[in-house]
Amino acid sequence: MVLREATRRVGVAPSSVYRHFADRLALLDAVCSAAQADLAVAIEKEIAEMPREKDSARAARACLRGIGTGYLRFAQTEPGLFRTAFSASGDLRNAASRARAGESGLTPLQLLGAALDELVEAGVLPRGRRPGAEFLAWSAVHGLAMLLIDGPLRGLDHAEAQNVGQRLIDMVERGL
Amino acid sequence: MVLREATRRVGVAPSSVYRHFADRLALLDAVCSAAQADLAVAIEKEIAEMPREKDSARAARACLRGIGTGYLRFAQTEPGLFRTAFSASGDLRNAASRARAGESGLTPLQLLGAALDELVEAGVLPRGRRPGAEFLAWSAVHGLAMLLIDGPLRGLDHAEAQNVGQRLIDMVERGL
DNA sequence: TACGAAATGTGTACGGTGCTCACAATGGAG
DNA sequence: CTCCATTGTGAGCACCGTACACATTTCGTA
Repeated sequence: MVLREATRRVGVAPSSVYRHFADRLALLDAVCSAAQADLAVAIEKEIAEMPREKDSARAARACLRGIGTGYLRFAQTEPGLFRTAFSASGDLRNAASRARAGESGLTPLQLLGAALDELVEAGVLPRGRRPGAEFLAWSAVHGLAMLLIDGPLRGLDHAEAQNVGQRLIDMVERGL
Repeated sequence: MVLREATRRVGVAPSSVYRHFADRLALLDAVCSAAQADLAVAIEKEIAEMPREKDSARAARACLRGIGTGYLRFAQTEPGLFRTAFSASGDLRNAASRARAGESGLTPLQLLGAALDELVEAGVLPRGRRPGAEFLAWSAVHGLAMLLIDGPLRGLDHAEAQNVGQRLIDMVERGL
């Protein structure tokens, strides 16, 4: 559904693809990795641009929020890449692949995990609730992203979307 | 991508479709409506089978949980229908269509809205937080459903998925 | 009951897709 | 220079969604 179109844009014969990828899906998987890497650096940038907090608890919280807003911002700025990033993503195994990582060497999911660890360290998140918490936070933000770009919430302007996003992150922060 | 396959299963010529639907997308949209209706009745059933609570606050809370678990159960029991239900869903306008409703005449989103209203009525959810709350709760559950059936969480067995689901709902309940 | 129109189904054809395969062209190691 | 691995090519296959002219069925009305 994209292969021939892609080759056309690059100005190359459709069959050339098969010298580099086994499948249409293998090609798509490569794009998916690249997209996740892009997402990772977008998140890293979001965190880097945040005002530094002195209190470690505040800092950890802010970091988590940064990941969430970065995730949502990326989904809205680059809906195509975002869709692709999770369209054909494999299981959790290759979710740790270096090809899916940002400049820090961490994938988006690993960045989230690190933030949650900080939260535990700072005593904000009870240690007992830590295992699997990444999936809870991720679910919430990922779900909103989906609803915003494809689902029934598409068409919300940037400000409204930002607002819902912040409220969602509030909910996660309170509920984790 | 499905049209010819569908006609084959029904035992009918591919072109017949165009007597009833304008497009491949129009057909898909009809299936989408049917799938959402199925989801609505699945949720209704989940709620109906719950033990009745006397305390209105407890009842409202239980109702919300029922919607969440019903949603997740449906996604796992009928992943194909679930995917379809939100694959080509239009905007919020036709999300209220009768064709997408269950036996109660309410669509999944409307059921969720009603549950949140009860929560406000029972004094559990502050009135100020009510507007837009359906999208927060929905995001969380929808995101997990996606991760479970297509995303990196696919392959979790039913028990593990159930566990993550309940924890997610805990989070929503606390965080709303 | 008979007729004519609307509804429904069909076969063929067109351009698009992913993919295979035999066949160049290229370019670096020996 | 000569191999040989790498990369690109074009024709062709089976499939897809769609259009259109043509049969068949259904059914309200005269």
